[in-house]
Amino acid sequence: MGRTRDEEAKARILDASLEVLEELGYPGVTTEAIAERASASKATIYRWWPNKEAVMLEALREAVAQELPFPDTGTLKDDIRIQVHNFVKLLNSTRGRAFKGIIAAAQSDSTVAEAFLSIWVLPRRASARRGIERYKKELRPGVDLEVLLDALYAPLYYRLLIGHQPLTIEFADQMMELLWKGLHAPSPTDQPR
Amino acid sequence: MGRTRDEEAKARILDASLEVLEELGYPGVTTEAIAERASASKATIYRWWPNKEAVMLEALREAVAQELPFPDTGTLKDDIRIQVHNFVKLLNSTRGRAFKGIIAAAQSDSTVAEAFLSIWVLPRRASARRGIERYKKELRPGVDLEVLLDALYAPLYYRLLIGHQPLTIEFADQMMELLWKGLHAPSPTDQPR
Amino acid sequence: MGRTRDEEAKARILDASLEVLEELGYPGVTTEAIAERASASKATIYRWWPNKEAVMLEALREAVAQELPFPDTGTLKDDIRIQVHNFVKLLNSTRGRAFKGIIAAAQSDSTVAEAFLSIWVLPRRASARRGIERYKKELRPGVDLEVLLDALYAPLYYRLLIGHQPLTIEFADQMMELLWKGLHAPSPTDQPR
Amino acid sequence: MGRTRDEEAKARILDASLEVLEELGYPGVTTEAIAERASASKATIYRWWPNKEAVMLEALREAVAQELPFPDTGTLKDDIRIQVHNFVKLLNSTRGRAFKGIIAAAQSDSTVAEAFLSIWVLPRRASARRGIERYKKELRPGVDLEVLLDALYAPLYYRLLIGHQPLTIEFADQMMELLWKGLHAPSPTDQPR
DNA sequence: ATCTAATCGAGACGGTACGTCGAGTCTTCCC
DNA sequence: GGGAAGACTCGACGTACCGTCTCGATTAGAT
Repeated sequence: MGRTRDEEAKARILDASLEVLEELGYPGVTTEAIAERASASKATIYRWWPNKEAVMLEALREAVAQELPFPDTGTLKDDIRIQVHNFVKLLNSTRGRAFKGIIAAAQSDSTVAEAFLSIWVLPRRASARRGIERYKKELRPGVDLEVLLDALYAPLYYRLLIGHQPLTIEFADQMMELLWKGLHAPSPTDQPR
Repeated sequence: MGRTRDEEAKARILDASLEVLEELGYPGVTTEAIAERASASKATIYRWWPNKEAVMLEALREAVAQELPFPDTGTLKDDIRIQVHNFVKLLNSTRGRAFKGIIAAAQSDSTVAEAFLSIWVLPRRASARRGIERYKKELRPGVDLEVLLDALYAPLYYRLLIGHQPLTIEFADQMMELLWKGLHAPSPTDQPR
Repeated sequence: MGRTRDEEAKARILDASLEVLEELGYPGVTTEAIAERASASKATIYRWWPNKEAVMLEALREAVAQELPFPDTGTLKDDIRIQVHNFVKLLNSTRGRAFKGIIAAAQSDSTVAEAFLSIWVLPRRASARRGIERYKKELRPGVDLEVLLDALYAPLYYRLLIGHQPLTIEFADQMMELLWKGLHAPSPTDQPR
Repeated sequence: MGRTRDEEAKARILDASLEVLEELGYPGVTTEAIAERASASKATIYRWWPNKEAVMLEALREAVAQELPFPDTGTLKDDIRIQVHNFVKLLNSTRGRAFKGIIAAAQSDSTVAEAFLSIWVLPRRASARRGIERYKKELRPGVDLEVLLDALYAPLYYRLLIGHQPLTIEFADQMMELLWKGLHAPSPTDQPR
């Protein structure tokens, strides 16, 4: 019983957490800053989330919930390319900063790590796996789908997190081309017949 | 003239920072914890490093400085495999926790990010690039070396940081096989001649 | 119109406030603790009282309403002694803690101070004044009744609040004896004739 | 070893606590308010005092440390009168508010109670006892000094804390007169001879 | 026999202050 | 002049109560 949860306050808090993150960067995300911007009290935040990382995670999930459905063009290469392009654009938007922050938090907080996995990573991988499995016979036999998913997504996260080179569409295209054809120049003798 | 830097204290501080990191995890790494374990004072730490991330970074660099020279077996595939296997082992050791912590810190602290790049990432990539370039003619034309390096290393960092699947030697082998041959099963018509 | 006040809830709240006060001491008296113990809601408390001090005050008044009528033995000294003895016993009971709490609250909350005066202090003084005035001719001329009342009651509150010595019947008797006869040993020359 | 306590900061904190108390009243005395006004940090306050009451108590003690030495005019009645007058003036000054606050705090915090006793009450009583004992032969035999001290000081605290009547010099004089001579009009038969 | 409005328990809300912790700086004394 | 010890300011943490509010469920007196 009792008063029901104030959905408006919840929305204000989630919005505020992303705003603060994108304006001040991850170290600027404090519960007090979120509370002030959301015109909410810290107690309300802590009533519903265990820590600020959980707030940001939920905010991020809501913000990107409907984004990035795996496409269905009828062509494997196109499906993958569209998906990867969209993800590159997402990571290059202001959301990218949020991803960096949450992945950083996950390194030392296993609850964040688990939440990030179950809320974001695993659903996206499952969706992509289903999308790719439709073209299973086009894949070289022996290609493990989990490995393939890692090969597709890892370089994007890698450039986001390490920042040694920019995360561009061109890079993504080159990476996909490399994956598609392999790095090795087949010698005449080991070509399939 | 004045006393010179106490090298012994420096060593104690660097050792202590890795010990604390590996025992307590990243959030347990406080300057006070390092100082106490090293029997040093916080002032000494701040005199020689700008912040605790710099301490950890230097400690990490010293610890792994001589590790992982790019091998030279005479065979590209073997060189890469040996290098990747060694890196997998390193990330799975207690050092892996240090890498997670520093990469996390780099997400919100650009000085850490730059230091991590210049001290660890770029030198290792340069070494690997030189090692691979020796076999340039074995590579499929058009393969960009930067992209190839990303394709090799990114999946290892990815599994370290995201943790959706374990970072095993078998995984690394499957990933290299995928990269070597490509994901696509070439149809008879688009085979090279 | 509308539903009438729930007298049972009122009683539960008043009872609970004294229970909490006597069990947990004054800092344990929170509106939430009262509400929980009374199975009432905080809103109900605030609908009928301005703050928790008012609740405690009303509870205290109800609890001691009929206590301590000024006696009428026909002898001034006996009347006073009985009254003081009863008051000492009251302050040494669990009620004493309630008095301490309310007097403490009154120091920073003038509404509590005024309520405590009008509900407890002034009525009791008026009653005592009437009781003593019956024996006016036994009093030394020039004795102001207000001053006398202070001299009688102040030491009891003083020991209750300061706690430098226990508040015992013996102490009260010594105090009354001192007041009765005065502290000064009259020299032969200044004796009345 | 290490840096020594900053005596200036200590003084700023003690001063600030009294200032806040006298300007805002007891409920306005928060550690944060003291810290801000003293340009100190809350951590410094909590390093040296267990709570704000302890701060105020020490501040009060320092403020009144040298005040109120028991006088020595050679006449008991004069010594007492001077002492009581001075105490009345102290309680009626802005310090009175501090006394009210600390006595209130002592009702629910035994450490405050003990500190108030040992720092203020007991030393003052000891001093007064020594002062009065010099005139022991002037006192009526059987007068207990502890009881007499209570009779002298209790009415002052009582009017301060209860506030049913103002705490004036006139009141104090009447009280002392009452105590000196006793309340009872001796009948001819029970006069000393 | 309904309506209707005030009351109730429950508990979420915006606030304020708490007492703690760590960062990075500064001070004192020792070597 | 470097170093250990440790006090300092600052800012954020997560908690506890305050007094207000909104629910849905009673419970009268008025219709």
